Amino acid sequence: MPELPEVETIKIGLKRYLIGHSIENIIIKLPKLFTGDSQFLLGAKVADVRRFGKGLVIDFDNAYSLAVHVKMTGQFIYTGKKVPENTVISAKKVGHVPNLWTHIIFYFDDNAVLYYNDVRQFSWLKIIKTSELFSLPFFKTLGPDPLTQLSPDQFGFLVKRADKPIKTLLLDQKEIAGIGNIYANDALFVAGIDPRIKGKNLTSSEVKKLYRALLKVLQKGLEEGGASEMNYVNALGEEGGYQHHFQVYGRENKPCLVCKTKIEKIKLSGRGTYFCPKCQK
DNA sequence: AGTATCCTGGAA
DNA sequence: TTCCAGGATACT
Repeated sequence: MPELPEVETIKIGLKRYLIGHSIENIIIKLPKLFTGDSQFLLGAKVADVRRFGKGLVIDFDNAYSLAVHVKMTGQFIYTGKKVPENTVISAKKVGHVPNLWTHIIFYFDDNAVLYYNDVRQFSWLKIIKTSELFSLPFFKTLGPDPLTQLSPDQFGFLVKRADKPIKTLLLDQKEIAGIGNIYANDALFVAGIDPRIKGKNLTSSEVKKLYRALLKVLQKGLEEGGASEMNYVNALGEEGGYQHHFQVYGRENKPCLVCKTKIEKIKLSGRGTYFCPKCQK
């Protein structure tokens, strides 16, 4: 599911294809995903695409923005060719467009089409004045971005004050932005830390290890173009490769890549949590 | 700090 | 046929 590396990959793709092009029409098939008046975007030219944690923002040249959170199964799929509107929607394969889960369609001035799909319908898209972006609850409360805004010292401060399991802290978007279940599990494995240990009980050297591990797995994820777990694809509908590099995520009862011990799965604050009982103390 | 909730496909 | 997965939020 899209976490920081996946959303960054989507952002890079959208930026590459959309900047400088204006929207000619928008079709909203599932209004509950969409907030605000889409009229504000008609004729507006894409000026920038930004990412804040797992949030995406498409800025237009008329001072409006489209803020998006794809949650688990939202997809932007760009195609340079205009597909006839009466195209029969039969293929159920996610990643092909349009399909059963295409809920919003953006038509651009260069005949490009941007499809928005979402199987589970948890995602949201909101039109807002660019200047008011940070009045949206999600953006307003978002913590620092680990790749660009989080120093080792700041990370240490957050961890040391946390009276909750370290994994729960990593997943809290208000503390640190962009980490989800895949990278939280893998980072803790790489750092050799038990996900259940409270942040405040970690030693300074463990905190440093975890900081390095976190950046390492996020960067690896980014290099691989994300992890195509669930139905993640990039802005061209292509899969990423990090799913082939999972350390512990989804590997219950499989041998630890370091010591061969069976990977265990437990539930921690409601989320599946994978770890090696021998390597992670 | 933990849990129900939104939703649907896929696994058990 | 039932259960589970998950991100963020609204609850408790």
